[in-house]
Amino acid sequence: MKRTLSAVEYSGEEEGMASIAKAISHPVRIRILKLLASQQCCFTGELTEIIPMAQSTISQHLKALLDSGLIQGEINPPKVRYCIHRENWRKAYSMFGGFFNADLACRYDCH
Amino acid sequence: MKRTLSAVEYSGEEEGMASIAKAISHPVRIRILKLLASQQCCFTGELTEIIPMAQSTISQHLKALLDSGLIQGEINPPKVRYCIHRENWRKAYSMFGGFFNADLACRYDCH
DNA sequence: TTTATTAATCGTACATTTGCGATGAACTAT
DNA sequence: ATAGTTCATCGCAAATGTACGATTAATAAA
Repeated sequence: MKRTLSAVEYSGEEEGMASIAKAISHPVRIRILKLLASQQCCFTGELTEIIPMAQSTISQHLKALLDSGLIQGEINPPKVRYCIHRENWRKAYSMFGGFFNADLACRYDCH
Repeated sequence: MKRTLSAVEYSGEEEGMASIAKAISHPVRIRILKLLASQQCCFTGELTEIIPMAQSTISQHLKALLDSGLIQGEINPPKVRYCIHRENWRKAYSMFGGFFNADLACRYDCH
């Protein structure tokens, strides 16, 4: 890719929102988050039983969610227990809430 | 890609959330939405003046946002006026609000 | 020590995204 | 008709994402 020469500078909020959005931009990651949030399961193994995908693929998606900060993992040998990262979850909640705040959007009508 | 043989089936909500999330998973699209939402501009030309990117690239991002349903365009020859799609914006608001609802997340603590 | 279990990581193949310049389409104005 | 304006689309190149099976690492159990 011919990467921008004049490098657009983004704000922390823009980068942060985009990063979280990217993490939840795949339906299987939405499902994983919903499963974790509803406490239907926690160990990787339980996820691989429920979701018909290769173990390595699930693991890859878990890594993406970990990197986003939306979940956290606790090593519990030889298993790993995952769950929602509550603080970051709340942050995401208020970030998206603020962004999509209805009052902000289209104060005036273009049409 | 060796596409899933056992094809995971996703719910409409999972697909919908992922689709909107994908649309806002790039910082420049966040910026465009914020500009449109705050009514600082509306025509493509105004965006290309503010954002240091090729006109074709901006147009591409606008298309992605259009496809997501988050914005709408009104042809106003030879210009095109874009703005937030209010109804879908509200839908996204409640969808993300419901998803990130703090009460839902981690009712019990894993740790 | 050996074996079993669990999950991460590696390597590969292919799809999709992102950026650009160039070109094209639609409409205005002269 | 001709030229100008505005924006979409095409074609390309490179990066990133997604899925799989195979392998490795860490620990528990025998």
